[in-house]
Amino acid sequence: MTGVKQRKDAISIAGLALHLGLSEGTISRALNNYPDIAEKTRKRVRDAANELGYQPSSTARRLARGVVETVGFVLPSRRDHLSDPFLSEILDGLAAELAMSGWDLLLAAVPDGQDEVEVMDRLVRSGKIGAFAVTRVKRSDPRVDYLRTAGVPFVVHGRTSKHSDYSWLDVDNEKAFVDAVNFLIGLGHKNIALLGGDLKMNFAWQRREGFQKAMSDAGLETPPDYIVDGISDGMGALEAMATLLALPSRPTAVVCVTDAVAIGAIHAIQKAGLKAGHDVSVVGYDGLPMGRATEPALTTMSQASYEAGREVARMLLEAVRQKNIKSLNKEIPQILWEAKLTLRASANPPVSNPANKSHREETKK
Amino acid sequence: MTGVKQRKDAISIAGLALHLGLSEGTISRALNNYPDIAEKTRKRVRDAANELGYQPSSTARRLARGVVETVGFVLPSRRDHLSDPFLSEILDGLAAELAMSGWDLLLAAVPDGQDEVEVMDRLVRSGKIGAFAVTRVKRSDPRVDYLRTAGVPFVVHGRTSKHSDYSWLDVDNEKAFVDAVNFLIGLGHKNIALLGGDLKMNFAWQRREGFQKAMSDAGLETPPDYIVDGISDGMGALEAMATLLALPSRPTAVVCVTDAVAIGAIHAIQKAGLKAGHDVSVVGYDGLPMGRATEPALTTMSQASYEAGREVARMLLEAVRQKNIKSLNKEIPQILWEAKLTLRASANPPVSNPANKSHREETKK
DNA sequence: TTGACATCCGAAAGCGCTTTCGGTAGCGTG
DNA sequence: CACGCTACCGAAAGCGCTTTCGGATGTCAA
Repeated sequence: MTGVKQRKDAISIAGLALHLGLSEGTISRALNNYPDIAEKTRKRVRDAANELGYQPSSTARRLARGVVETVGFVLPSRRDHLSDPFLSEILDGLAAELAMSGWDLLLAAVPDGQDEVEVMDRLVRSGKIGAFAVTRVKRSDPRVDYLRTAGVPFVVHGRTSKHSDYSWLDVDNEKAFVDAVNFLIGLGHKNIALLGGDLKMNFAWQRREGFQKAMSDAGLETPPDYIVDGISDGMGALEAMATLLALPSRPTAVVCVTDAVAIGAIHAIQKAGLKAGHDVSVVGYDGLPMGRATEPALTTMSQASYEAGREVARMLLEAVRQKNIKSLNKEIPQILWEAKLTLRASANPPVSNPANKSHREETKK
Repeated sequence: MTGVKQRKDAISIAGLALHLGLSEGTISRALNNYPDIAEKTRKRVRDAANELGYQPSSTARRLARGVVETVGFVLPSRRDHLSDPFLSEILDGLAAELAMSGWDLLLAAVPDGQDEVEVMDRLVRSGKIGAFAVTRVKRSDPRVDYLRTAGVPFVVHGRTSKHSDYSWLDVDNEKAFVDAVNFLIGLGHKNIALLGGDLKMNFAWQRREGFQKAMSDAGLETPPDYIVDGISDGMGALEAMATLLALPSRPTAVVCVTDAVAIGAIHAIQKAGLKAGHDVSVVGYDGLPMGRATEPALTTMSQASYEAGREVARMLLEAVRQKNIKSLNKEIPQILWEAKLTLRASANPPVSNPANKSHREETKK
């Protein structure tokens, strides 16, 4: 529990004051650009600070100001272990954008026997964080419920099923899957299946909705067998796809909730002695780098995780600003991005269909 | 730059003191288990603290104690973007173990135009962190050079080429690849190639060393063409493997620096009309979940990233303790773990070889 | 009963900053 | 020359906690 003593050689504001023959207050105001400091002393102070490598103690500053410039991020509990391939990218984006405003990113894990909300509450009450970023939300998510009443600014990457009164950034998953299905329909497919994810996760739900909407809008029938939910990794995809292929009338195309699932599907197809992109077309979602290296290369929808992280950070900082101003015009930014469809070799017209144009890699919309 | 005001309703130690009719000092000592507090008042204080949800301000505590119970982690710069599939697992392990001792994990990104060392130095000087964890080290790594002179406790996951005087946890990459090659040799392979990684990264170097050692120990020739370095993703693997397959005498087996590379290789083999695990055996490294879902399933070496994160955290806390005690017996823990070889379908005896036993999934050593 | 000791708690001085308030010097104006 | 102003800086009071020091009790033996 005992930490590390601050470095002895680190110069404090008192040292600087002594060195310059000024008072600590003056130093502080000079460095913080108060208007009542003469320009030349301000410069003098700044130069000395640079030269001596003075860096104000963020702890003391926090205490004096009563503010915390730190956003908290609670890692998804290991129990529901759907490894997010983009978690580190999002974190990277978050940290990068926050750093530009002098903010920090605090990462917390959930110890066994506790839940996310307990962890978040402790972080808030101990004053360690002043805002939260949340990702991978469920349709109904206790973290969001907590935050909505906690009085801490927060922004959600993704959104819950009810989502009118808080700030979020999400990708239009429904539209993405409408687009994906329509793309396949445009190629001539009619028998399209879905390898869907855990329906507690809202993104999986939304994608499924998109799938069904596009199918019914096109007047296409979807046998129940064609919709498989709850697939979270390549392994599950392998089995589910094998089942699909064993169906009396097997689908000519399958859209997958993630690239990991799609890659599993591709391997299942090959294992069955068929050819992905020929006998069965495959479309994924994520834009995983590995999707470019599969055989056939994976047609997929992609979202920019790093950029999303940055945007969430910006929204967070704005939310904090709003809160401090206590402005009455409650702005609740909610941003919806669109996923881009990346065409590669894994999706082509069905073999029975004569319109057999080949598709090279290109990015549409 | 302005942060979030601490919650108004959060009770402070002064409030608790008032509530209990005790002095702040007594409260503090009671909560921190000083021996000079009567057991029954200690209990009284504790109960009241729980009831009122008192949580000491970590900022004030830090300032008073002059310590920071926070370890810093600087995300690898986005420029050399070798996405580490295990980064989030390591962070998870770090955060989880640190939390058990009341420590925090601070994540920092490297803004454009700055380097890692600058970021680290600022974190140290501003007193935001009291220790560092570092991963993905290069053979010669400026971060380690900096830390060795900075006086901040740190632990490295991995190690540099010279590594006698600091604390690290690494996997025996060399032995892992010796094992992998020997395994293939045991199957009857003689023409074994290496798809290696960026040699600036020490793990890639070590694995290459292991490959060469095992080959030469077995008296096997390795034509220069058989060793390809600098492959960092599936895409690079795809091309490199294609080149290998086009060789006049193509290898019967290939070991890959990572699973991502191995999966790329599998696809290249299939693309060439050959059968991975039959015409060419493939061995990877990482134990990626997806390796179980490929066709054929990937034989690979695995390491436990989450556990590594926890162990690094433990070492870190121990290093801090050592430093505070100023003990003279300089303990520098250096831990070497072994990777486990997971046998799956992608590695089998060469086709020419009569000893053609099939290999089901199982874990050896 | 008195002194010597523990036992337990309050007082107060910080930790390194910020920020308000007031005071001094310098300036221009009448 | 006195007045009022502005421009600039120092003094000092915190922020919420920790920790040392000493003082007030109570206890026990002599």
